[in-house]
Amino acid sequence: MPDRPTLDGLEAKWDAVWHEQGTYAFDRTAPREQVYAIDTPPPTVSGSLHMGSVFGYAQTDAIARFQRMRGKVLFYPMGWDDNGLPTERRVQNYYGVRCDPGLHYDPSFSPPSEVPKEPVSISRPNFVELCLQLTAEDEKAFEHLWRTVGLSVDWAQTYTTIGPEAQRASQRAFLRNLARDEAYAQEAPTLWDVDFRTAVAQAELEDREMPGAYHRIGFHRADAEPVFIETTRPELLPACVALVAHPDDVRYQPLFGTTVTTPLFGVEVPVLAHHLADPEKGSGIAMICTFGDTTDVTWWRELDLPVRSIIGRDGRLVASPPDGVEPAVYAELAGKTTKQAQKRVVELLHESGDLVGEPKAITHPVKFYEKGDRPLEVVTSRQWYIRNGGRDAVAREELLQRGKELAWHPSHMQTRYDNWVSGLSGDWLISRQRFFGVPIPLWYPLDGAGEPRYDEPLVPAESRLPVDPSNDVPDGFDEAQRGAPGGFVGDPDIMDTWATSSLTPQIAGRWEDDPDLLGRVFPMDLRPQGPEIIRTWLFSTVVRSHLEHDVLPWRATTINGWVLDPDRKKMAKSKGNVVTPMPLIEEYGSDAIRYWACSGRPGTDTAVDFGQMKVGRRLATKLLNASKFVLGFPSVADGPVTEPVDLAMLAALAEVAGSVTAAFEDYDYARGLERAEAFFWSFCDDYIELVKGRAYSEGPEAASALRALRLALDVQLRLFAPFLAFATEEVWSWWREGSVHRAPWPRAEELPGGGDPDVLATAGAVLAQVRKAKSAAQVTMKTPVRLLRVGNATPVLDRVRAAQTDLVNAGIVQSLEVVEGDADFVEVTLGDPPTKS
RNA sequence: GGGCGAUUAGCUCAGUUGGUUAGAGCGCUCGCCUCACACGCGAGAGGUCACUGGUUCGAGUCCAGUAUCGCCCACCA
Repeated sequence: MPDRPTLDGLEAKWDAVWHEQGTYAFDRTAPREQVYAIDTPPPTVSGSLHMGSVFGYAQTDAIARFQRMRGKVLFYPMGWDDNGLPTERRVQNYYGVRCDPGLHYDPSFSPPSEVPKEPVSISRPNFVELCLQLTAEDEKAFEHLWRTVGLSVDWAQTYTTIGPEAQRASQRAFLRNLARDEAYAQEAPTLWDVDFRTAVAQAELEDREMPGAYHRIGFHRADAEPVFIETTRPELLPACVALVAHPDDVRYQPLFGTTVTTPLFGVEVPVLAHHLADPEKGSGIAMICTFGDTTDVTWWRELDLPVRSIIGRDGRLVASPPDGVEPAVYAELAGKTTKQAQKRVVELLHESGDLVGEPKAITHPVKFYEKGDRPLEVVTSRQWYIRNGGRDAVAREELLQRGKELAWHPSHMQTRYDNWVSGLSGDWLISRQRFFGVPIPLWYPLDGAGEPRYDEPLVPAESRLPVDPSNDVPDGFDEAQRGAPGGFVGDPDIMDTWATSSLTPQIAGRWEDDPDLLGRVFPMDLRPQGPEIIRTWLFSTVVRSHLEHDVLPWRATTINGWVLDPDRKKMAKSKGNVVTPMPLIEEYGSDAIRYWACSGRPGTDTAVDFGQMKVGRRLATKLLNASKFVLGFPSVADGPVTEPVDLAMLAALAEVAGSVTAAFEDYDYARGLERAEAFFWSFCDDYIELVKGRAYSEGPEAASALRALRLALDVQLRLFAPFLAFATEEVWSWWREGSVHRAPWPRAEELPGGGDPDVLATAGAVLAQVRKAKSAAQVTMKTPVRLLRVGNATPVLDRVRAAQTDLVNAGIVQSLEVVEGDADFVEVTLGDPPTKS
């Protein structure tokens, strides 16, 4: 036991010990009912972790430590989500490179030492190598942070979503979806990011308010007045396939069934009725283009319209116009971006007189890819989908039912799930036209003309997985036949990162690679995660487990709150207010950071609060000092706790242990912490102060105090262990064998019963009056009390008598007088302060 | 437009089934080097519990409505 205990250095010290002794190692011989399995969120590996991650993971760790102490065998793995666009983007910026799938692998390539002005084009294998290299470095830093924070993860159970095991699981799941017709490919209009040049799923969309303008444009009727529409996207005029108004709109009813001609481009289009047309919006009649937005897609599908597609995958207008569009006018737009094209179309409309008045500026919500910089376009392409109830009422109902089976903490988070599932408008688009991810494990035979026969995909045996169709060859073919008529071609796409991370329970449990392990951990007990990924990670994991195993992937989920910056603003890299954890850990210590995180209520948004971290640090320091004090007394032989004040304190502690347990059972770590903490401070300020004098004395009364102090310390260290993982372990090591984190969770039955907690409460209240008198007189607490008179009813005075020795000691009371009766008072007469030496 | 959550001391937040003078920490003020801790200890000031109604013997707590803030969803011409 050190003379001056300190928190500094505890993180490195205990992390090393825990690692060496396998304190958190999973015991894979444990049967399922003894295991507590946590489907830990694999953090996205893209640079650095921020306080938001620390917040949620520290809360989960408290729950994990509680379950472990309760005797559960923890399956608590950690994954790194390193595949996907965030990594690609980071590699591009970090090294100054771009992937060009047309290039061949260059074994001698090494990234430029300085980021070049113009990005260097490299082959896909070279690009993937850089991705792997950079993520490996990041993952090392991530692990170091988590270990410093004290996550009781079993570091032998790590995985990465780009690793071969994850790829195998991901491809196997996909092939099984395909075999059961739960996965299918379709050529369809799809939301498309023109910068990343990839399709985007519904779950990854967000709206942003953007400036725009209504342009009032006249369409020509054969021999009558023009029809005016208003549009924010006049550049889509050549893609117009119809006009549409609401069926009940009397203004336009006469036009239904007639045709009009588009200005400038001279295409004859029908005027149609559809209930989605809003009479209040614009002029009440809209032009349908293929495709300006998802409403266009709905109209196009439901009204059975032709396609006049003008926007290419690069976001520019395609070279040649659709059939029937005036070629000379279109030629002015070909190759332009939508922005440039809009400018030119407006000029042309001005000249032709078809634009009425000036454009009216507005702001309106526009769909973006959440990681993208430019508005999404809709392009037609061949994509893979997994059925998620978005197009099937029965499947949707089943998935809603799964949501009901899951125990949500806090419970109101379930409505977010329900809203999302109920609002799905299409199946889950999983293919991406990118490079760093799990490939779609398929090839297609080529017919005599070299065209792929998409409806007869060549499927690898599961034993071959993982495969990369761009390098591997399907059974029965050889590499020379790649791309040749009569040969084969690989599917060029990869799966979206969620298509792999939706399988984290299967990946962590090693699924078919180790069915015995999976049987011991799946379905898991807990999925902790953030609120913003209910629609992505949580939902897609439920979908995969439902389809593959017909079961919920976990019993319960805890949804943590959002972390706000110190000014209660949402943290965002773009705002530059992101707080990184390492400097704070160095300043306050990991226990203080854990304290801050665990004082945030489940599901409640919480600000980064340095004050709260300071409080946590104070608590941890106090724990060290109080422990040092208790353990500084000689240990006494086992024996009974006899004194009423001691029994009172232990009875109160038993109650506290019960309520901390109840809180944890309800996943409310914050309430548990609050209860333990409140008790601890009164333990220090009242109980220790009261019994100090007796503890220093000799005889059975002293022994009772010493036993009670040690009992209380023992229990409290264990109550705090899930939160103050380092300080409690440090103190435990001063006097106990093994790790506090493997010690049994405290139970009320461990403590002697029969105590009356009110004895301590009453003694504390009287002592407070004594202190108040000394404070008011501005004298030191060492000042004696010449006379202490307490008036009250008999039961209260009985408690005072029970604590008499301790009260007299703690207050330095020379004479105590109790007055039975109705009067309720405490009267303190001070003596002379001691003279300073 | 629909849904969810929040609104309690200057600040950050508790307040578990409705029950006596509404709590904590930080900050502030005033004291105290009291033999574990000055990274400490003691004391104090500070709130018409967002607003309006209702239920009740009794409402911060339940119900209805209003306002403000945050988040999610929605077909964004």
